[in-house]
Amino acid sequence: MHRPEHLKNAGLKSTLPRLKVLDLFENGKERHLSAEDVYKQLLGSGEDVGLATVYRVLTQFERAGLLVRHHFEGGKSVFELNKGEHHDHILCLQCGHVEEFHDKAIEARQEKVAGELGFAIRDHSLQLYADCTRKKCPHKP
Amino acid sequence: MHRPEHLKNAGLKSTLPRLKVLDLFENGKERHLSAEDVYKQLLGSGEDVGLATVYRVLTQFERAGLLVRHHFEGGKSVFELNKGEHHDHILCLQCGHVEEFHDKAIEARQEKVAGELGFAIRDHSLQLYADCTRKKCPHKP
DNA sequence: TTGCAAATAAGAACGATTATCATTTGCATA
DNA sequence: TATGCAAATGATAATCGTTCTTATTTGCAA
Repeated sequence: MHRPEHLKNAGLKSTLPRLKVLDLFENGKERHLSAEDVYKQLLGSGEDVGLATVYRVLTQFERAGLLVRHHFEGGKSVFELNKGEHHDHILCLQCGHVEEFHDKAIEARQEKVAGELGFAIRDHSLQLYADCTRKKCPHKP
Repeated sequence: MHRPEHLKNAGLKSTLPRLKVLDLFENGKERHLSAEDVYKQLLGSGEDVGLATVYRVLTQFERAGLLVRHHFEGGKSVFELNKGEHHDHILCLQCGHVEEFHDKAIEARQEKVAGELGFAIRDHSLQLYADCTRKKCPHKP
C-alpha cells in the first residue's frame, strides 16, 4: 500500500479526504463511481467530507493521472482507477453494470479511418449499450 | 420541400418555431447544432423564439425520429438531421469541425466483442477526437 | 368565424458542477 | 516538539445546461 506516495508524486498533500477517496476506488466493490457515489459512500462510512471536496479531489486525481473520467449517458461524470491500459466499456441496460473490453482490431480500424480522412487521433470514446443475453446479469436485479 | 408533412406525420402541429428549427438543420451550414446554437441562430435571424421552446422542439423531433441526439464531450447535447443511416463522428480538436464516418469492420467487431461477453448491443456511441493532419482544416481557424 | 386543444414565451426550478471564502490542516522549519 | 504558512477543506453561493410551470397565444377543425 503506497497511496501516500502516489499523492506526493502528484504534488498533492496526503490528506484524509484524498486517502479515503483513493481507498474507495482501490478497495470498493464498484470500479466506476460518480462524484455523488463517492460522496454518499464516504458519508455512509461516517466520513465528514464536503461534496465540493469530492469534486475537487476527483478532478485533481484525474489531472494527476490516478483516475480516468468517462462521460457515459446520463449527464454525470464517472471515474475509475487508471490502470495504465486503455479500454472501452459495455454498459448493461438492465442492471447498469459496466464491463470493460479492449479490441485491437477496433482500434486499428479507427486509426485507419481517421488517417484516410486526414486526422490523427488524440483520444477516443466508445461505449456499447447492451442487454445481457445470459440471466446471470451479475449486479443489481 | 415537404417539411409540414414530416411534422404532421409525427403528430406535431406545423408551427413557426418548428418549421424554423427544421429549416436550420436542413439548410444551415452546420449539420451539428446544440440547443444554444439553434436558439442563437434563430434570434440572429430575427425570429422571436424562447429557449424553452427550442429545447422542447428538439426533444420532440428526436422522439419523432427527425433528429438524432449525440453526447459529445462538453456536457451539452448536439443534434443533427436523421438521415436514416447510422454513423460515428470524428471531432477536430483544432477547429471543432465534426466529420462523419461509418466503418462496417468496426461495427462487426463491436458485435463480436459484445457477443463474447454475453451482451446484445442495443446502441453504441463512438467518437474520435483528433487533429487535422492537413492544413486545409476546413472551418474556424 | 369561432372554440379549444396544443403550442408558446418567460421565467422559476432543477441537477450536476464549479467558484468563493472563512476556517482548518499538513508539513517544513526553527 | 512548537510554529507558521501555504495548501486544503467544508459550507454555501453561483453557474451551466436543461426541464417545468403557467398564463397567453396559435393552428386548425367544425
